[in-house]
Amino acid sequence: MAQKAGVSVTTVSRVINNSKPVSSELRERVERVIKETGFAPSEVARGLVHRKTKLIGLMIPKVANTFFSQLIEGAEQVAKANGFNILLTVSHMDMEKEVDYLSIFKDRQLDGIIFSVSQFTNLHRQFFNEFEIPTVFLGQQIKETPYPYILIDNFKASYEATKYLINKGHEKIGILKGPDYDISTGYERYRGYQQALQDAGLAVHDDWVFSDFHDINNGYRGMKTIMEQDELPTAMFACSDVMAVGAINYLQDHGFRIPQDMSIIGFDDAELSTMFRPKLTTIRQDSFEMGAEAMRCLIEQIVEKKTEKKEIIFPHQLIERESTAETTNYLRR
Amino acid sequence: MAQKAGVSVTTVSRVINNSKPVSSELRERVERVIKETGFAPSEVARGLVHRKTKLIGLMIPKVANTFFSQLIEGAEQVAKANGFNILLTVSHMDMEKEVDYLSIFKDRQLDGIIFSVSQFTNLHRQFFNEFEIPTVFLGQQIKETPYPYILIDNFKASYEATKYLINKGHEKIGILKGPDYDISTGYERYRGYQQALQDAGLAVHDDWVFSDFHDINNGYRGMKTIMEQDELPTAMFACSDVMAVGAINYLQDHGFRIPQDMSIIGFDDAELSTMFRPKLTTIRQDSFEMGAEAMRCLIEQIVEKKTEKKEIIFPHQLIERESTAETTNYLRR
DNA sequence: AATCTACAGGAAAACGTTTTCCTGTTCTTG
DNA sequence: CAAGAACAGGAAAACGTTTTCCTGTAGATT
Repeated sequence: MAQKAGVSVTTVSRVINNSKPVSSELRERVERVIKETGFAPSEVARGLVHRKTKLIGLMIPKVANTFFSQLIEGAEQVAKANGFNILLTVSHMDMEKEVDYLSIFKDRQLDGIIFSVSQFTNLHRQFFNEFEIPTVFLGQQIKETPYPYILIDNFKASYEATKYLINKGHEKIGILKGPDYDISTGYERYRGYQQALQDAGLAVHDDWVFSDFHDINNGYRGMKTIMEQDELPTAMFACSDVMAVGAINYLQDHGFRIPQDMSIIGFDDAELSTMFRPKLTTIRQDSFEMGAEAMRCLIEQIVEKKTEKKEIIFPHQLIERESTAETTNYLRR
Repeated sequence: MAQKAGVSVTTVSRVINNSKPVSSELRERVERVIKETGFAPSEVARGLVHRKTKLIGLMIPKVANTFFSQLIEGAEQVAKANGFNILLTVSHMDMEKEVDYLSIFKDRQLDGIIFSVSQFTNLHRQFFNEFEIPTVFLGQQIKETPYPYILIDNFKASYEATKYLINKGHEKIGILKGPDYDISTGYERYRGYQQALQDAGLAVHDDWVFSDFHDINNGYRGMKTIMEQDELPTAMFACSDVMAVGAINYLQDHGFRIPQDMSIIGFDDAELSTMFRPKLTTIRQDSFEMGAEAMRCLIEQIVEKKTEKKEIIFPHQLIERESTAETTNYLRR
């Protein structure tokens, strides 16, 4: 390249980066050769000298899930706009894989990490203790690192969801939640539910609590388990829309009408919430924007070269649609 | 690192890569220091000397879409198993963005590309003419490059879907299709539909043909447009499940029953096909496995260092569920 | 005992850039 | 007119590895 233009590599670098004035004659020679050969500098060589890769590691538990797939799109858009690209990894809730990927991120010298941790284990702790890399945590309140995290107030949102059902006259309210170690969609959402019941003077009925990964089949199974009890709830708080949909499927398959026979409120406002019938009453969180904001926050850390602990609490919103109604207290409840 | 162990960098490299025998004494010294410091060689420096990045560029039009999000998971899994990582980009069907990303892929010296092209333009052509990089095309029959492509037989699948409706007694069959320039989900699927009608001696009724991007709102809109005609179809072939769901939503919102008043067959077998009610009759394609296979095929190209033109035609499968029925010819049809 | 062979390990080149430092020319300025 | 300033451009170092090539020592072979 430099040879073809009859100049030094230095000069080539200068015209490409505009880092120092170059006479118009040489500049033109170089530019012509660039046009002709389609030359473009190697990003990896650049990366080596700058110790920057312009790559962001994005680690999430699953992509085939509206929440995460929209989040990815948000993150990608902001990354692209700032000259970054995304290295995507899927952890499938597997802690070992997570730590494994973390060290891949390190070896590849990624400029930053957006990380939806499933559970912050000692290995995670160790990694972040030994190694400094701009990070934003997603969906969980990770307090033990100097890095920001971004999430909605799951406790409050769940409190509101439950309260909403209570206000509709329901006193027997079950919950379909994530696994306990999943702080956000398991523990925190359960806490909100529990608190709302307690504040209303209602008891938590353990038979109406079902925990498992958020997927449609578990929603179905969970609802089945609960409907096989002697005493039945009149409303359910499903901690994700997929759970809600699975539950509704079970109920409809067994002759129950929603919301007349059972009120169900979901969580996420996934695309399917509106296309599903009945349309889901749900708690909306803007996953696209959360991905975008996480990326902004990360890039800020990277360019400013300093990280400050920030809690970014995103707003949520209860959206009333068709899957919930006033209690009618019928059946054998 | 080398200093701390009192050896040369050469030796460090040798123990890490086992590339040449090292005396047990030095080996131990080096290994100890590695343990202590958590040293790991820089992948970017390695990339520079090997001219390999172990990175695969994956470009798709959208991630918040079951087909693609599952495909990503399949691809990621195979990549991971072979020591590759994925650089993910989202093109949003924007040709300029696509070409832009292609040159980013080139500059970053990615080892290969998995590419779901929206439309193969001259700029695409130019890129692949000027630059050699192992590639696998997804979802479209790109014949003009030496690289493999992987897809289902959209013509045949659509023929079968339409034939299925015809066999149910339907003679008035509409279609909700992708845009024309989208060869697979627009053009090819339309061709299959048309051919099936023709072979059955039925005419294509232009008023029952609706084209637009595959999303739920367009399904709704498309169905609306068609239902506002004087003469109405008794069955619809929706070229994607999201279109089908949108269409059904429209119909149900206006008092039609599925499948009694209108049969609808979808395409994709997205997760929502079974959780939606009525459960969607649809054409199934295994997107996870297509992603996985695309990645296998790409990695093969990369390690064997030769590419041969291959057509990988994935099987599809008509799955009969609840959204289709024998024609009943009622209403004013 | 002298040469040859094996072999461990280091020095240096290479990968493709950016950046620092230096050189030589031209232009100012007193 | 000489000395300094301004400036364009190149040489070389640096980034962190791998790999090639060389060296020195110890053991084997005549």
